[in-house]
Amino acid sequence: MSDVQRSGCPINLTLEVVGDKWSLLIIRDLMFGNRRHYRELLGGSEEGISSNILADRLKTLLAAGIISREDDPSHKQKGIYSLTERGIELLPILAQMAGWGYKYLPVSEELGIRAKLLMDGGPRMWAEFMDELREIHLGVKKRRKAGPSVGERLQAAYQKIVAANKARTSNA
Amino acid sequence: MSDVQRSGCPINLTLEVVGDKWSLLIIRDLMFGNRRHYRELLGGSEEGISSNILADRLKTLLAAGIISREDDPSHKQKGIYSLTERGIELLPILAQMAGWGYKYLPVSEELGIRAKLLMDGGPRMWAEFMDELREIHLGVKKRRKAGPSVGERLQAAYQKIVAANKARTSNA
DNA sequence: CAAACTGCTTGCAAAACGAAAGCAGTTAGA
DNA sequence: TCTAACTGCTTTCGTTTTGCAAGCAGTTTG
Repeated sequence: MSDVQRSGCPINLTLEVVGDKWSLLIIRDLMFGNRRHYRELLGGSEEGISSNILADRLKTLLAAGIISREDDPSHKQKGIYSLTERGIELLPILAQMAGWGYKYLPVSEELGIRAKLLMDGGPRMWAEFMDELREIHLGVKKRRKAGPSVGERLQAAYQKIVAANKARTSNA
Repeated sequence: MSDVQRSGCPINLTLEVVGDKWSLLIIRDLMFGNRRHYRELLGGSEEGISSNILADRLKTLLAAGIISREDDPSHKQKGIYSLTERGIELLPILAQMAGWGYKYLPVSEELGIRAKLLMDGGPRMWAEFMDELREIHLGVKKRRKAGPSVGERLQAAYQKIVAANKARTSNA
């Protein structure tokens, strides 16, 4: 993570901040996985990030103003990581990446369902989800819509597939 | 560039293919810079990619089916690199990255103008530009719209700023 | 009072990166 | 016809990044 700037191109600058193999996965887990503590981020995802890499990326993301950190009142050593507004606004990038990967790469059924829902929902759904993230991470009050939130819908769809697949394999 | 798969998550899989500091810049140059030959890609952009890295990334992108390569009839050693359909469909990711970078990072005026136009144009403009890319890179005939193409408009806006800034500095 | 858990650091080997030079062939100009 | 410039890369080698494993000081739980 050097701080040498290669060019003033917006795509290049964005890549210099989040253009590595881990940063966006950490943000994904903050967004979709409800992981807010170091240990949750460390062990929660399937990819298995190393502790030193995670620590380094969290520093970088903090320095870039994409996440923030505050102490957890319930435990003197715990920190709570939150997305900032600019972190939340990375959602469309993640959504487009998810959509492209879903379309062209060998995505697992379980992990692909959220991508599909986000694609089908389009920018309108993304905006609603970003509002929910603002409520969760920034404490911004949101006027509640009727029915389950986007986050809940994504989670429910994921759980449904997991349950269905578990039933299938245990029956076989 | 190992071929170990970390997880079946669509975002992760996408990052495994284009989640490094150079691949998306190469694609950017193919899309917006009209660079189609190795030497053009090597020297054209401000970032200055090394020849070995460029060669490696071109191989990776070829293997991933994001670009294709054919011989240039005008020169026995030249190859012409083109975007495939799945390469062209990376545009929304680049556009979102450009938009985010434009909003939050110290983008230069000259290199930021395209990002701004793409943001303002939105998905509709992206779709039109993708159609133009299909014509250029895939040879797909496009029904011509009236007026300049998206590519031409982006280029013109960029040139205008370059000219304006050149005039300013030479007058100073 | 011990065991488990907290965020994170350290050591070290392996892999990736990147600048520079080089190379076999091709082409353009004199 | 000879040469200089150009073609798409490859090779070499020093530096940086990655990533596994272990460790650590402090905190909380039972």
